[in-house]
Amino acid sequence: MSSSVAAPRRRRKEARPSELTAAALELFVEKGFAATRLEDIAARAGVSKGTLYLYFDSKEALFKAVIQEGILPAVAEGEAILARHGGSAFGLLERILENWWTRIGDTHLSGVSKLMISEARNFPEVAQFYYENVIRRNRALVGTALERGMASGEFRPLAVDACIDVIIAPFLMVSIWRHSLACCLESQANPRESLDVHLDLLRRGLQAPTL
Amino acid sequence: MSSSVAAPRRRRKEARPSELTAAALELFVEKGFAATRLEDIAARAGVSKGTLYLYFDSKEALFKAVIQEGILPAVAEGEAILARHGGSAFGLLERILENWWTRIGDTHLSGVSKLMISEARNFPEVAQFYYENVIRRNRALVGTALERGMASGEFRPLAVDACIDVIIAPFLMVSIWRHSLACCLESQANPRESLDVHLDLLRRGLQAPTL
DNA sequence: TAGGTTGCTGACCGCCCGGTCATCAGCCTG
DNA sequence: CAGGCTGATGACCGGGCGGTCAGCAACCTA
Repeated sequence: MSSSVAAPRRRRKEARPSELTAAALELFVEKGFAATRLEDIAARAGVSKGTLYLYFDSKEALFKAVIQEGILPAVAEGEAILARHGGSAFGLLERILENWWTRIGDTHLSGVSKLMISEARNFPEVAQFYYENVIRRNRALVGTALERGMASGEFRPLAVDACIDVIIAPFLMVSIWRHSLACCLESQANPRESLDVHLDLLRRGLQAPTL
Repeated sequence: MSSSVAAPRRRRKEARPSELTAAALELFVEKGFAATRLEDIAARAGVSKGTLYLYFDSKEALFKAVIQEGILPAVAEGEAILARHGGSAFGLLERILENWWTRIGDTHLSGVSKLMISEARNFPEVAQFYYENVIRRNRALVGTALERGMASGEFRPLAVDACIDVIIAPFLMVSIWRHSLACCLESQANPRESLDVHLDLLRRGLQAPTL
């Protein structure tokens, strides 16, 4: 019916995979894995369902690709920052967190955090991979900064793993919130303000008492 | 096949709804709404699929019931604590958070937090209800404690809404974590330890400098 | 421009699951 | 014990979606 402009039908073998994973990320984050239809993913990428199967073996394979794409480079960058840094431990902490925020938290990649949390139990192997290659390495970055500060006397002695939980929780919650309830409400305050207050509270909380 | 002990088939009109919502909560939290089959919910509640429809009009109605059940009383209890409390602002904060932890965070109800975050965008009206009746009221509790402390000079002046975000984030993350990646890993450290460190950091972070 | 290569398409299949309903069986009343 | 009321059942239906494949059309090469 109607004039139906018909599809241009271009051949672009190189660009397809990343266009498909980008479309899949958006829809998986919005609706969840099970509630997302492959046809919708293909449509958002401007392609038909059959084309999707030229690049990915199954819906689950697409999920794995979505999780892995784009996250790993940001982790590596964080590790490079740690290797280069020479100033105060708190300054190092700030730079690590700033890097995460710039590369992931404040981009569309923040959706991966929500997606992984929502679907971990349905994909235990993917969750295992994500833990080993993303979470563990990011936690190690924060942990190293903390240990450095405690060793130098800049921070007071505290349980490192517990501190890591406390430090990263607000960053994760801001990311997750943005992709869940925030979408159903008329805007919230600037998330950046919360994170600045978080760092301000942390600075005083970690600080060793001056003798 | 086999002897098939057959179902006892008891009539228990009163107990069914809460048994069904309890079973539904477990499965929705584990698999997500879309990936959970009504037949599995019914089976876990020891009942057939048809029986489920005697008590709930649809899968979505069951979802709404799951979200609303059990959470509201805990919020009311928090409000009662605030009305009664007379000590320090930080003590009030601790009691409010302790109440939340005891009534929700450390119980199976913590699954509701993960479920609501995962499904909010698929059920905007439910999300709206949850925000107005649970999140907003709980945030108001924490906010009141903060304002009281800032007014009395116990806390230094800070942006209240941002502080609320920072204070509740670790509690929520611990709850959510327990229902997602933690299930795919061999145990984590005691979450209670993280929350104790969180309160310790907070106490020093909020504290007004002694003149 | 003819012919071949291949990225792309969309109609099709079969299973799965939300929802229905005729029937059954436990309980109560007289 | 008879009769009926009602909670519970499970076979059934229909639509939707993951996955397939025979054919098509864009591009290349000579």
